[in-house]
Amino acid sequence: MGRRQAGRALARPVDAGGDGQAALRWARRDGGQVKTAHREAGGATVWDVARKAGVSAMTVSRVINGNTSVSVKNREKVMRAIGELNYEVNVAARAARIGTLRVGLLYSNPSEAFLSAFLVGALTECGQSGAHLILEHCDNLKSQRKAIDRLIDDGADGILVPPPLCDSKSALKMLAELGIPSVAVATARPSPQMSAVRIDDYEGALTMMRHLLALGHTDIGFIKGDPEHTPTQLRYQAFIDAMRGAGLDVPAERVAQGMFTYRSGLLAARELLGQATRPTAIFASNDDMAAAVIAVAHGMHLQVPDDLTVCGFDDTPVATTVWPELTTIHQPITDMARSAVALLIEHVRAQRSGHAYDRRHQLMPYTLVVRESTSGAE
Amino acid sequence: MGRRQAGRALARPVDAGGDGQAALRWARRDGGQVKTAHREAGGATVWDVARKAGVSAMTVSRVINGNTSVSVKNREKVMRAIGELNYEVNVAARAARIGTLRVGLLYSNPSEAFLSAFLVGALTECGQSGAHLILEHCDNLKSQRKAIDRLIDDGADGILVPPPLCDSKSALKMLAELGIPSVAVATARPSPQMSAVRIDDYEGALTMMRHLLALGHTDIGFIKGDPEHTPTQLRYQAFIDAMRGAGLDVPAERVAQGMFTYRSGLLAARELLGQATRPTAIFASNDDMAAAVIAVAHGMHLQVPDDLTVCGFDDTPVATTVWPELTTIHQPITDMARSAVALLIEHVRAQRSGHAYDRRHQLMPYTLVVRESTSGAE
DNA sequence: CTGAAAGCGCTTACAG
DNA sequence: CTGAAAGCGCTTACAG
Repeated sequence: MGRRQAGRALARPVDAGGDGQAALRWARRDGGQVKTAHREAGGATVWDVARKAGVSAMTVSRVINGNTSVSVKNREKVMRAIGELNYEVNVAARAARIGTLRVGLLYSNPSEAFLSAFLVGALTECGQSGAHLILEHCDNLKSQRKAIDRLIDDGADGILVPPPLCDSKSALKMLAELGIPSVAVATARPSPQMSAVRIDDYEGALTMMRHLLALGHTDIGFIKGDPEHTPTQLRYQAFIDAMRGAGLDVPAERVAQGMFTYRSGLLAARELLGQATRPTAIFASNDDMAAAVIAVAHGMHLQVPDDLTVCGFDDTPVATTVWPELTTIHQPITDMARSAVALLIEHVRAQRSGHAYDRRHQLMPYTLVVRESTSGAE
Repeated sequence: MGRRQAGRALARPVDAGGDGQAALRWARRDGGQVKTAHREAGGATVWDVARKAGVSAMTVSRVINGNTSVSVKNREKVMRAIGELNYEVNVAARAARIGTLRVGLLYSNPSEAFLSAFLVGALTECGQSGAHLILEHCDNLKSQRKAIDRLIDDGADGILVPPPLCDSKSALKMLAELGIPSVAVATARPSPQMSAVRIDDYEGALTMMRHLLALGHTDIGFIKGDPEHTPTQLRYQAFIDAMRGAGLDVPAERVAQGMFTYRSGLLAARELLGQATRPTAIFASNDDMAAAVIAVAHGMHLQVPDDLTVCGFDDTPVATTVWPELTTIHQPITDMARSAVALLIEHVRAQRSGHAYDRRHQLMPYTLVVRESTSGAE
């Protein structure tokens, strides 16, 4: 859906469809005088819509903004006119009137891959709402406070909190005390105080387990993640529940503690594969650790997946960098960021117009991505 | 420098300094009536500045926009008033008048690390100019055309071209034919047809060579990059020139061809280290390949840097992920993106006001980052 | 070189 | 439920 608004590149060909309207508008406003500088700005305005619908610009504005006090009849007339004229609200003009909406992003140390996927999504959504995205980095507890202050000082109307900050008690507490609208992204246990967008880590891990069980594996090892991160426990619980559900035992030596890092995955893999009998599959709770499992397996001259099935979680770039590529659970980070921005804007708008706003906890769909690192137990 | 404009979070404390001005303004405009909704918007306007400077708002506008036809005396008065009132232009209002500036980013497959650093920089600069960043991805030749069309259809006024697209003849040709302002980022051989922001790859590689030579290395191996990428030749040439400059020979077996990927680095390293006599240092033309060199060295039970010095180029996240961490040349991607956006906006503004615009090729400073992977030749 | 006026496209009180 | 008017803060012709 292309935007048709003022201020486009001058080199653009004239939009013949909209041009008639634009000329009409100028004629009406300027008594026939045509301003060349704006001849190409073919977008319809609220006035055009109002004229076509036979109502006032105010009513059009009310419809656009979802204001309820418009008669059904008029609302329909306006909607029809909007469709016919291909009207799109000019976000710049709106911003000039009500102030630019600023979405703050408070980030600490997510992976570069997470950050870029997140930024792409957040940016897309901000662009459509005419909101600005402002960034602030912090790396330790002390700088959290400063970063939040800077964000607010720079005019942030709401704040996005991606991992690992979304699991930081201190950061969440500060935001709650300030009372600024915030949305946590990809936390497994969202605080009731703020909105959140996440996948169901438990169901995701369960889906992966069903895949492994369906392949015929009965002796499966598991590498846990950093206990400080909220998805850790849920992914582990799903592993345990799936095994029990299949009537399978989970001996203690089949579970190793990791920290979500490659290095910790190395140690955990050596532990799991150093046993007298080896599992036929290892489920690492994230991709970095799964990649480490493959490295250790290769070091022991085990073929993946022939001698050992390996799978991860998250579907980060490392999943397709290593060989063989990892079977994993895809988290739709870009979509999650978009949703988070949408939720945040909703909240800010509600707050501005004095309405109460109920925090929302939104679940996004994950996907099982089957690649080369898993195969049937022989 | 905090922004003080309308539309900030309502929960913010009132800016006492600016508030007096704001009240004054409202009083003047509304005959004493104070609009609560905007009481907190403490920013000074062109009118405030004009009043303080004893000129018209037009003159203030002229000064802000760098218009030359303002007397030196008035310009100074205005500048002083701007300083005293802490005036900052309201980008939303400007956008409402002249149209929102849209900066398009056409990207194909940069690394996630590059993309996130780039986005952070581009976003920062766009935010300060009130410009919007719009993204479009393409992965093959055919989709390039489509992606560019979509960008233009979405109202992009100019286009940012990061690697590897900045080295794609077809993409550059399309952009040139369309005549849309564009800026290439991190290409080593910028086209005279468009502006570019880059580091000096030749000088950067030379700096790394001086570091190796200063450490006492005389037998140095080199891994070349993908011949399709423009920095490849320059980095290699610097290696050759530095060796010759130091009076050292470069036997053919000391140079291996890589493709900038980890996997190609693996092969190249095996080649270089499989010789009867080994070099004491290996300079890989990027970090991914340098990381592979370390892996191969470890596989051969060589200690890095004790038995082999290794260094890379670019300072991407892998440089600090591997162990030992890599000595490398840091490319300031975030700053480069900021500069690129600034250049693009300059170009678009010039074009809009009908001025000619000379393409600019901007050089950014690189940095030699010495970490653990290099040490003196024994 | 300088300014008064009109306008960008939208929304906010206000009055009906 | 609806509209006329004023205004967001800035810039663009136009006239001097």
